[in-house]
Amino acid sequence: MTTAIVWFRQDLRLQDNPALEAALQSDQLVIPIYIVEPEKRDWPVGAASKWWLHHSLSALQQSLRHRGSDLLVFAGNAERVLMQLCRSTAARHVFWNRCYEPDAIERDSNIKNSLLEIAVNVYSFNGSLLAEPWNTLKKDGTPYRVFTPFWKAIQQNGITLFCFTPPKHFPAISDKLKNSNTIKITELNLLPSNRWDMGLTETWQPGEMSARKYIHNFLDATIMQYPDGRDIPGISGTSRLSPYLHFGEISPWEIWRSIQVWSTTHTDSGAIKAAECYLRQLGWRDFAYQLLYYFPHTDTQPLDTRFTAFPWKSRYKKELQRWQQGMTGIPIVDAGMRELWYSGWMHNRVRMIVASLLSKNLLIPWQQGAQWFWDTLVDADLANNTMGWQWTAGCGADAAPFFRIFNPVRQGERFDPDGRYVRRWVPELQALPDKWIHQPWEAPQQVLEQAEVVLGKTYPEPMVDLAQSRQRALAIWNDLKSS
DNA sequence: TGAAATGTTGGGGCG
DNA sequence: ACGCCCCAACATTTC
Repeated sequence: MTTAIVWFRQDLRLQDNPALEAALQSDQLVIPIYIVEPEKRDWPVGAASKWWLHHSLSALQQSLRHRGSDLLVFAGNAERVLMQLCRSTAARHVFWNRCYEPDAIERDSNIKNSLLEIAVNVYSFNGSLLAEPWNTLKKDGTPYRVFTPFWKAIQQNGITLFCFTPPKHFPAISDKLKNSNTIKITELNLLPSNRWDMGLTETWQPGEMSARKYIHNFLDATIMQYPDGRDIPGISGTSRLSPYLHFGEISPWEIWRSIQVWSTTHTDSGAIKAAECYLRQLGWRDFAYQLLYYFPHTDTQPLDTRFTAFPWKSRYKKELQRWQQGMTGIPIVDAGMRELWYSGWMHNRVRMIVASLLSKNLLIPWQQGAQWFWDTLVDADLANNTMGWQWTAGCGADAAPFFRIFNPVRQGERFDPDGRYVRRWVPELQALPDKWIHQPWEAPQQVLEQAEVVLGKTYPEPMVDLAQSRQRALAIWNDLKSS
């Protein structure tokens, strides 16, 4: 009897799972495992992501048990766990889908070598990208730094939509194996001890099945309005698939195929445009992965080296806290930060607005914002998070130039004209008329009284003067440029 | 996937 | 009918 181990990492699904398919074809006994490692990595899993991971693992375990198999969960150093398990089960093959973060790459290549020394072969696969970084280089051998040519090139090269549907019955896992050093998911302590996760529970249902529901819902109700609707945070205008994609509960190929199927019955120009616009976002994800792969220091260091000398503020603890808590006094920013804290997610338009305020108006290092997002987002993804923050801070690839400073009032008026989003997350401004909802500090005293808003008491005064801080940032940028 | 300042145009009011 | 001014609407430039 030949035995293989399938090591699940950021591919917590059965559908379209290349490592799983290969293992099932290659060996008679297939042991699916997950390893929770001690938190000594550069980016240990954040609190919100842990919550997600707990439920995601439970869902995967359940669906494997449903098929007569199981998910064996271990806690400890991945290399040691794998070596031990290979010895005790006499497994000769280990299968996994590749990770692309710098320290995951290092870990995996070390493990691969160690396993080889005990005569265990590792087979790794692309389980999550449309095109892997080494297949996306320019003709001159350097990586793309601008999105549009990148996107054109990988489409032109042809994208293979890997497809695999898991069988109903998997090889059974013996009780002896189930009890060997495994740990129960609940014993991993991934859930918070005090119940701040109410909002997450109310908002999300992790798991492969749920991701599929999201796609269908998106295609039925949302995608046609996507090109404009994706910018309106007050409506449900996006797919909200980001956490599922991060944990690999859904493959980008399945999303792509679903849109292809939808396109056969939606052939008008509006539908074509909407489908393209959405798939383009999937392209951004690959672009981010490729950037982090070729510029592995960018999780902490600006890609544009001019910014190494940028005079960020150095004492910002109090201000950072106000931003984190959604108490900046700028309604659309506070709405976003509170949406994040409550639901573990923030609308992308609003991510740009809050990031612009932090890095440009407040001059707080973007790394601080990235760190907060890492801890609080259920879709926290090193490649996407890094690219997003460097993009708004103006120091990344294909980034918004530094002088592009969002005015959160203008943004609010354009993208939340009826104040729906702000009122939902900043209820203390509920009764303020649309005209003042994005700038309560400009409202006449009488209007404030009528809305029962007392600035500095029921809702904060704005913590920065937007016009003034904008000028300050521009001046710093000019200095930096000329030096 | 900016915002503000500055420039241009053209319709309408008015002497 | 004409020139002048005002200003909204749009375009361009600058940061």
